[in-house]
Amino acid sequence: MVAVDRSLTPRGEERRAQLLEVATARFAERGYRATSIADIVDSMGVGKGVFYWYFRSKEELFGYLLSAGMTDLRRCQLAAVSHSDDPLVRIPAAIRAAVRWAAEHQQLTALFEFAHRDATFGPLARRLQDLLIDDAVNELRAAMDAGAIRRGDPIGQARAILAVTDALATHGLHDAHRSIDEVTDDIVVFCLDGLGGRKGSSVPSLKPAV
Amino acid sequence: MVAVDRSLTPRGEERRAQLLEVATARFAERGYRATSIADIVDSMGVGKGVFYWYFRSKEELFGYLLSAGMTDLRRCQLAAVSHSDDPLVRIPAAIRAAVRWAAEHQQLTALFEFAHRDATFGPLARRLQDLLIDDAVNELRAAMDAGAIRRGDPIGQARAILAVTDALATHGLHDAHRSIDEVTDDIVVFCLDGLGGRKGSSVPSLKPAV
Amino acid sequence: MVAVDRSLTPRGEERRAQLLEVATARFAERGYRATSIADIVDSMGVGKGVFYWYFRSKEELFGYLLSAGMTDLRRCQLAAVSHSDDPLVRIPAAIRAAVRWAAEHQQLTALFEFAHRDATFGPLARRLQDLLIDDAVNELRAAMDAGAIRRGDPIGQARAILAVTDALATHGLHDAHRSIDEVTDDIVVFCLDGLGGRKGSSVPSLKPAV
Amino acid sequence: MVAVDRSLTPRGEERRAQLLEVATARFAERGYRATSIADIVDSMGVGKGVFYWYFRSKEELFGYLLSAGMTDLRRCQLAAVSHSDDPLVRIPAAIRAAVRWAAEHQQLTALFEFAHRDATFGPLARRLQDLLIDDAVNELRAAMDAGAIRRGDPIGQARAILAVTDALATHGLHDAHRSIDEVTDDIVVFCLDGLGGRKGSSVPSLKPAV
DNA sequence: AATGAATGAGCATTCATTCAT
DNA sequence: TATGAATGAATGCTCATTCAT
Repeated sequence: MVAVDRSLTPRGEERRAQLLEVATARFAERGYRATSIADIVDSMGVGKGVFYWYFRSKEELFGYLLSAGMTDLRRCQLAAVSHSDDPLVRIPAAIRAAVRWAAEHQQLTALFEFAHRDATFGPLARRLQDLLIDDAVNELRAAMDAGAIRRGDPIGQARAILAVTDALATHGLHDAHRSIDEVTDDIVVFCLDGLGGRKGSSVPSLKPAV
Repeated sequence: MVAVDRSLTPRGEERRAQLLEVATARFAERGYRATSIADIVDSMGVGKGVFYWYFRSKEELFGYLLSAGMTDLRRCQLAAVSHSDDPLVRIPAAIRAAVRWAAEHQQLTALFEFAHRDATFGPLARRLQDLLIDDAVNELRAAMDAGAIRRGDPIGQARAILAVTDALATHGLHDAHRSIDEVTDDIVVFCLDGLGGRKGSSVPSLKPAV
Repeated sequence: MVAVDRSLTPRGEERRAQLLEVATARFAERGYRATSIADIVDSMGVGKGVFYWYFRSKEELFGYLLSAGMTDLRRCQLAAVSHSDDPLVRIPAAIRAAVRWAAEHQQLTALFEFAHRDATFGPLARRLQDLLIDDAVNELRAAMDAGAIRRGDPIGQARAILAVTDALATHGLHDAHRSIDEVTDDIVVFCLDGLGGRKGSSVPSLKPAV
Repeated sequence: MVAVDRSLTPRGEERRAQLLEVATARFAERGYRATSIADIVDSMGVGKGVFYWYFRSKEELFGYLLSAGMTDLRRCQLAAVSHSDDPLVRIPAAIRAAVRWAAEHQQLTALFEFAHRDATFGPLARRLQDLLIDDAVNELRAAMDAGAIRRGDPIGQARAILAVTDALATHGLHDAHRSIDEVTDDIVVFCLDGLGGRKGSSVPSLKPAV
């Protein structure tokens, strides 16, 4: 999971973290291919060698960002969901966690969008996303078994929820004068209704499960 | 809209069309940055000069593919929608048209995904997608005014529908053993329910409006 | 055997030949590692791209020079030897051919010396030299069977002859005010005597078998 | 002769010796250019600073290895030769000493081969080898004056003997199932005969003059 | 004496674009 | 129209060397 096997001094750890941050920002701005190592190190005012002291290659760094990002997202989702066994509580909580994560890590989210269509990183990106899909599919199956939502193709539903979440969490926040909470509520309503999970006008917990 | 202002012989038109086709395929496979002009002309067994006879630059070609693609998609959607004034007919028809187009033009669809996050083409891609969003927003506003769907933020809803359509129309067809018609029905149901547009168990026209 | 699969125009063939020549000269002067592509193309006053139009890589070019050189040397030796069946004629003729080739292709000879101790090209260089050794071993075995030379380890003898030839053909010509013919005669005498192939004071053909 | 003018503690002397040893091994394996300072210090598990504490530069270290190696070889040869005044004893003894030294210091021998064709170290390597040639030329001249060997060009003969010695002492020991003593005898016979130094079938001392 | 970190010139290679023919 | 050839800036990466601690 780490990039270069090297024990780092505190100063080294700082530099490494700074590199991760700057690289994420540049990659999110201009994409993996269009961002050069020179762009990254120049943003930091350091020499080119610094990059290669901390990472074996541009490719390895990008892969690490993706993997570490997905690990973090899943950890957040797992934590958000663990407070209840009720599918109609767990599913909205998972959606809210994903939206919150995407809103707080817009740059990392952008990296996944890049990666998905990239010849080199597509396979990794899909492998990582499948973990998310699998998590969601499990929730959806449990919900169907409990009669909480309409029966259907859970994989397709999982993809649909992910797509809505990604699309609105990043882009939906830019052009609108709407708060993240309003957008999140919209996403939850859209998805739950889309799943056939709201009977009547009952409103699912509008308070995010922090 | 045309790339190079030049009147072409019939043979020239053919060459140009062939270039567009081959370039689309290569860009969809490996992305804009990772595809070289050499890749394109080598696939055709011609010299590099050919490319620059028909197009001013790689950038111009890609921009043209995006613009022309979007024009075609909107034309298809407009045609599909024009048979009725009922929002609950027009909206599913528009979704079905979009799904069908995406399934039939998977390579072009891939190009849009690339473009969206690219530093150079992002602005154009967003401008083009906004046309689609605007179309959808108009439909959704009319539906809300007619009381056919729940009131809400039509821009967000439009983005949500687009995201679901894209996600399932391309990726949803690969891993599943499901036909395009089944997937399309799922998308329509998910979106219509998500919009609050299905009261009771009435099933919207499951026959695609060809 | 060829570097890049490309049909070349006459002008292209010329450039390619010029590249081979200039690269051989630079490699011979400064070695493979210390010679950069920039050195080569700068010597020709052309852009860097020219190199990669004709050769896939620096490594491939160097390997090609070695292989083609060895092929040529063996061809020369074979031709020089084919006029007689007498071991005591064939062996001096082979030695003379090798000396003449090395003297006429001092730069290529230098390339082999480099390659031999290089981590990347060592294996290829040894494989190629083994072809030469095998040729020589066959001659030596035949000579032993005919009682023309002392019995001994033909592989070691072949190596010894090769070493003497290389050492004197290139370096022996520099510091001395001696002609190539004189040096050649010395090499032949040293090797033949070393093999135990001259009984009495008979002098082997001092006229090179052209 | 020493690399950095610094008085070293015993521990420092050890470190320096260890550096010389490890560097020799790495240079012999992969060549001067392909071996990095990092390779050397990593093999020792120490930091880069260590290298520059003991040596002024990579270049200086390599030059030192060559010079010190040659000094040692000549010392060995001188000692081996000093027991007799008879050219036909001294010459075989010198050859045997050289073979033994090359077999015992194969890595250093490899370094000389590298150096010979290197743009930077070629001049030094040739200067050092000329010392060896000079030693040999003196022996050969004395032998000619004493009528012990055929008259000829002593420089060429010296080069020939050196070449045979090098070629067989290192490579000749690898592919064959022959002992070093057998190979040494072969070298002596080949060279002595090549010099015209064996009349009749008298066999020169087959026991190495240790 | 030693280390981790940093430097930056240099290298092999790629590729959009141009152009003479 | 089309081609083969050429250009040269840019890229990812390496490595000898330096330096603060």
